[in-house]
Amino acid sequence: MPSPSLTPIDVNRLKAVCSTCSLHELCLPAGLDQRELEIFGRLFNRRRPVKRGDYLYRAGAELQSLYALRTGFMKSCVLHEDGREQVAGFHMMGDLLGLDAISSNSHTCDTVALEDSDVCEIPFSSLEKLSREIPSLQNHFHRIMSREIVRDHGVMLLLGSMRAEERLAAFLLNLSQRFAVRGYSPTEFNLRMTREEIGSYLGLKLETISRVLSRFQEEGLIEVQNKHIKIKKPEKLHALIGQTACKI
Amino acid sequence: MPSPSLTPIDVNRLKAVCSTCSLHELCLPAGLDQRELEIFGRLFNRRRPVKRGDYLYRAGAELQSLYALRTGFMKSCVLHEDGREQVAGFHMMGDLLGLDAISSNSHTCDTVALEDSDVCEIPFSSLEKLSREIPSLQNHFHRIMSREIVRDHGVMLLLGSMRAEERLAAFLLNLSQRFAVRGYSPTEFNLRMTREEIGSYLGLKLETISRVLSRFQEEGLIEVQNKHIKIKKPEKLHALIGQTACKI
DNA sequence: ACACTGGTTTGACCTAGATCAAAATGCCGC
DNA sequence: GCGGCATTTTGATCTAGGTCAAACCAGTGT
Repeated sequence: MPSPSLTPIDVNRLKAVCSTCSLHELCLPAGLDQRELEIFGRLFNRRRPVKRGDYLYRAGAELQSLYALRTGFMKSCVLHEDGREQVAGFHMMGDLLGLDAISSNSHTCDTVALEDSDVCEIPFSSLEKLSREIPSLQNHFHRIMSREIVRDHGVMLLLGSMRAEERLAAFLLNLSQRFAVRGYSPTEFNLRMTREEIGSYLGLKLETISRVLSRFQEEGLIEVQNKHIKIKKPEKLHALIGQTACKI
Repeated sequence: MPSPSLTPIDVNRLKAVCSTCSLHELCLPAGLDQRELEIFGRLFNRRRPVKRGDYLYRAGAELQSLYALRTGFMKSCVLHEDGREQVAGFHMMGDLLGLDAISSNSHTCDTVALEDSDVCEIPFSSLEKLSREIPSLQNHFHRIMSREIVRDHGVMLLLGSMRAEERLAAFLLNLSQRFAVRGYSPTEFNLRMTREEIGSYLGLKLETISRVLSRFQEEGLIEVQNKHIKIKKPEKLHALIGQTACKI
């Protein structure tokens, strides 16, 4: 039953907050009722801006919250104590960050904003509590964690058995698809990261990224202008790889 | 309160079943009371043997259960439709398998026994239900998923930024450590997988695995005899890499 | 004991991508 | 609009690891 203290307008406001907040991942599919929604909205309302270049969290920091990325763009890097760092993922609107920290109660990678961003803090203990009460939320959360595992397997496939061209094609198509899901153009977008960061993610050097990008351009598959990318022949990019790698 | 229908002997039996069943991952740390233990024991009692070479599950199969590996050794492979396959992980006693399937309700990789094995089936819906009732179980399950994510990040680091020697050193030390945790010798063990499977996992070819293994042997770091490995200078293997990669 | 089969080792050679270097471009603060 | 810095492009060269090929070995079933 609807809680008496909530008008339909409140509920709509909550829904709006909620759906902006963690769009694709946490909120929408949870199918909460009004009372649940209210709690949910409260829980998910702790907004925190992160300026470009700032850390959302660093490796070693204690787990307090997970973070739903509302707007902006981030990267996560896992570090090797000899200085090497490996970009483990790029995150955009709707992604849920910090899952790595649950295992040991402390973060295992650095997460940095690549442009001015906004996150919702989600205190992890509250999330666990709430998901004990709301089965659909529980299941949804499990799916999100599992999806991350599947995604990582995809990256392992990419790093372990694809050539430079294939990796980059998969990368571009993956970005394209993620933009599409979020309502942006899948064929034209700005890269938020440097060639070096792409290289790190794909296990290649920045020069190789640059060269392959140029080659793709020569072959008419894409147009590159600095950070601006226009995908002209997605089907040819697809052909370069198998489909597996980009449906992550 | 203890359930009146359970004698201390029952409880001990359940504890035994339970701890053999999913040793390091699910049971031990859950800290259940007697009633919980009883339900748990029932839930985890569906034993299923898997013969060497048989599939535990295949990509595409619907998610029914997760599997706690009781005895034996398995590998998971993610497949590329052009035939390439990438080994995504090796599993031993105590590991929890099938987490990838939660995301889409169907498995995304093949899991095959590398030697005769035994698993406990854990119906996923029951696990979700039970973990709503037992917070410590819930949290433990979340940690397991998160650990898998952390592990995968480690593999990404390895594949993305380590040289062949480093990869193999990290691999051997990782195995060594996992055997140690399970009470086996960390310095002497049998590889259950072929050089080709190691290669696939590490993003290298079998010839490279063979060569590097030989080189390690020449340098006195290890002794290899076919599948039998003796680690003679773990500290030197450590020195070859940073520590990060092997503490997964 | 033997032959088959699948796995492993080792060698010779080759190539994708790394490395090094330098020029070109874009971007930010002033 | 200008100077300085970071990023990117492109070229020339080098090398780790891949490829191809042949011998070798270990376990299995007969």
